[in-house]
Amino acid sequence: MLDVTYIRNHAEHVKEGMRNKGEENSGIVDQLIEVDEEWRSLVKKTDDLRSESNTKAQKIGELMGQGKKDEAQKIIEYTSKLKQEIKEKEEKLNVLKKDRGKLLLQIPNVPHESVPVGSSEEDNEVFKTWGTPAENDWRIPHWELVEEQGWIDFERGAKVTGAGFPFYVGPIAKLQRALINYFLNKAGEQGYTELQVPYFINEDSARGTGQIPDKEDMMYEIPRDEFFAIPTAEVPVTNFHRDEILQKENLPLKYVAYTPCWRREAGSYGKDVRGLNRLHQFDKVELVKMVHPDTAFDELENLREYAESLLEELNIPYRTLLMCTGDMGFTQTKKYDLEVWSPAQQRWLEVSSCSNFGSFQARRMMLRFRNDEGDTEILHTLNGSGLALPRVLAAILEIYQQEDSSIEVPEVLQPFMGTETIGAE
RNA sequence: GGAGAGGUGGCUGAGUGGUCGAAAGCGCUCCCCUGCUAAGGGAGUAUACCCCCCAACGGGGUAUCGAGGGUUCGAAUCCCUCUCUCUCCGCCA
Repeated sequence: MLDVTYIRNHAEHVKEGMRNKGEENSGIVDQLIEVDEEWRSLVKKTDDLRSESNTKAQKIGELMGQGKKDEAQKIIEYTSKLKQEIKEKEEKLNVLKKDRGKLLLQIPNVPHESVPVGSSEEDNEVFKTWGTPAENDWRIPHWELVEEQGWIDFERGAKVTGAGFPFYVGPIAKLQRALINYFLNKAGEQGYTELQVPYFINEDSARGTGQIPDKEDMMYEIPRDEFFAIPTAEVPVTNFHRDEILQKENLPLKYVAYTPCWRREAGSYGKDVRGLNRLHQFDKVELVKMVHPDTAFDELENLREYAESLLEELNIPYRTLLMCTGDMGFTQTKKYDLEVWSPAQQRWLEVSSCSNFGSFQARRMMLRFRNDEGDTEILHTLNGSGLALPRVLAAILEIYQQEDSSIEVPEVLQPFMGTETIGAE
């Protein structure tokens, strides 16, 4: 969420940001300011009354101690009335506070000035293209290949759990493990601390990173224990330091975690979600940074370059998009997407998303650091996939496909695989 | 799942209804003295929010002793609910 004081002082800017993100109802900014004002004035009144009541209660204590019961009794009568008044004010205060909080959670992060204004994916800017996207020649789509070779079993996955929960079999299971190891090792070399994290999170954590109240439909719920299955490692990792005050010397904090991710993907169907294009459970290596506010945008470029380097080492053609205001999401202030080329589908597939959230997530989480003045200050958070597995796998299955339906193992993965090809007879 | 014990500031640890946001010690910061090592003295040292000008400095106030609610003029202290930790039993990779 944004800082209320900031919203108060930059109302027009916040509203413009909302409109640019495609949020029509920017009137909630005015609503918020109104409710906030009312709340603040009532806080003042209530605190004053409490102050008076506290002073009087102390006085009563003194009088009681001196045995002046009659005098004390008089004050007690007065403070009893005060108490009633305070209670009324407190009830009103609670309502206002709740309203204020609700409104605050509905206001999205403001896009950075460097972000192109636009309403849909068509307005995203191609920031960079690397490699040459291959023609659709003799290659067959990855889903046909894996079925032919028995490498991924979608049907048995559907039997055991449901659509979008595939089994990976034999060499492809191993290839995924190789990718995970490769990604984790690379991140480790870059100074990211590896974490193994809980796969279920509670409601506070979901709110901290912004899955609630905006996107709860994306998550699987475990109602009996009031958990959500993580839609991305971003949630547990970013919440790792929730409600903490970090030392400035320790910034930036950089974490990497491999986890499965679960997403309901309600409403998705059709040819675009065939094969590995979209799954309910998939593997991902996620990078999270907690940084000093001054360095956040540099850290974003750095994060993007790192994710790009992974694809370059895998020798997979990709392009980087700078997401426009309308396509970037509620919590981000700036976001890049990395997309790999699927030759058989002749389309781009998103494999990474690198975002700067500014203080938006950190404020919800009360994630702070102590600055040079010794004051607490909200720090900034970023995250990026490094990388999401299934679509990278899909790209490998198509790009590294040989005419005999075998797969050449990308060079950087060979040490993990112990072989140069998969499926060759 | 059952039984019991317990959650106090950066840490240790006092405090069982009144001047307690909280003793003391440790740690940390600054100052003074001393001046090899060591030691001594003083001051400061939680977080959030509100107000004083939506700035800085400074000042004032409120809330917070695991969380929420209740009793009371007054709660760290009493009552209820929840939560977490520890011990024992049960179950189990």
